[in-house]
Amino acid sequence: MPNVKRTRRKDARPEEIIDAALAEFAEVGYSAASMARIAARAGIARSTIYLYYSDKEALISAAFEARLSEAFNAAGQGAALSSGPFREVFHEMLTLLYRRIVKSEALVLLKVLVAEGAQFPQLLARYHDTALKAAMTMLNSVLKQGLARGELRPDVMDYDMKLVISPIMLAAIWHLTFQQLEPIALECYIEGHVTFICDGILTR
Amino acid sequence: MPNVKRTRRKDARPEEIIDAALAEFAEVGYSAASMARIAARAGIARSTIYLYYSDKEALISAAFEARLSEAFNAAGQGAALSSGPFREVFHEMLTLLYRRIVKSEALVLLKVLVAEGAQFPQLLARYHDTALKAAMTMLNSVLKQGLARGELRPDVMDYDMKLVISPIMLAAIWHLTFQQLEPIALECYIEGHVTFICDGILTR
DNA sequence: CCACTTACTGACATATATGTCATTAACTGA
DNA sequence: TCAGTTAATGACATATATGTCAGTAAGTGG
Repeated sequence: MPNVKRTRRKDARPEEIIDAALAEFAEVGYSAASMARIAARAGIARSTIYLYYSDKEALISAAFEARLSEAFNAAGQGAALSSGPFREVFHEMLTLLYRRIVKSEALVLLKVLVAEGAQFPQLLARYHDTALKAAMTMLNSVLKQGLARGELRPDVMDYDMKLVISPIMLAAIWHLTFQQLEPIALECYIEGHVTFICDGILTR
Repeated sequence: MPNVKRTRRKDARPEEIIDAALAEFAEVGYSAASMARIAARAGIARSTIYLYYSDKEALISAAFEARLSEAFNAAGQGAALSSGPFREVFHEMLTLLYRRIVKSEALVLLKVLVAEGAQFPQLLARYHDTALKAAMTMLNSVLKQGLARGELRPDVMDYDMKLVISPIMLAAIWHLTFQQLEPIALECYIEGHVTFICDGILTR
């Protein structure tokens, strides 16, 4: 005999529904996620979702918006990095980015984009303009600082700066796929990231 | 008035169906792909697929097997790399890997794994053991060669070797998502990969 | 305490998916 | 050439999804 007590919580619903939806997306992906399971997760009837979001696509859009702004607008680039030696500042920045991307709940956004981004060009664009641009902007200012201090070779700016943070992408994807099979030890991984990018692997 | 001529091609069907399936997976992902559309793509009736594959899951397994063995068993690690200076061998290896992963049709496998791999643990394991192990094995032998020649700092082996090829992962994911929005110029990207990993970005 | 508002629900109509099976027709070889 | 084999098909039964709507009951203000 199920507990059929209704509760009315107009204000809390949107967030609860988004949480449930993202949890479901994380498990089975967007197109395999059913409104029924999302509703069950949120503890409401399926039709209740439609009171707040017109359809499944509106729901994922809202979910993206919520997580993106939460993760990047808030403490976005306002996170003041110190201005010491390049190596230290770089390490600081990476620690921040790994926490914000690899360890965050926003990782599900990346998963959905890789899987089904082609069907949502505007979500792709939004993610690109928010998350990626924010990371690249932060990176750029750190690199400029290093250049100004004479610590970096000037010619490094000739190359694609995504190379510098690409290990973050690998770690992110790894967490979504093979982490269970072969875990990455993140702290050690970050040390390696700093070392390889700063010093390379050749003898000096 | 459609051409309703039947043709009987028992031998060619399996491959044709796999091609169609992978093309469909590439567009909409696994769970959103319908047998009807796959059949249409292959130019056959939907029920014909079931003569060759018992269900959708058997189909994706077969598709994985086909592409994996094609891409990695065949020319897998038999691709003889030269034994010159580390930088040259490394560049050679990267060119090979970028072609085999980023530019290949096998990229759809990665997409499906990221998106829905949690539902197919055996596909995850198979991909991990085939594609990734092959790449890591190749990398290891190249690095050992470099160490033996005294070109590499011995301490580089203390870190996660995935760091060395992580730009490949970023390029692969990028191609699946943002390539239209902001293309990566692969040749230049590879040059940067070699430079950053070999020399780092600090002044010497 | 009761009538009003409205958040919420269950049932409905519709669409689309999967997997099966009897029937059809393209090949094969005697 | 024609009967036998079987690859291929269309229709069927079933399952599960979505979005809508009239009715229900949890709150609320007088």
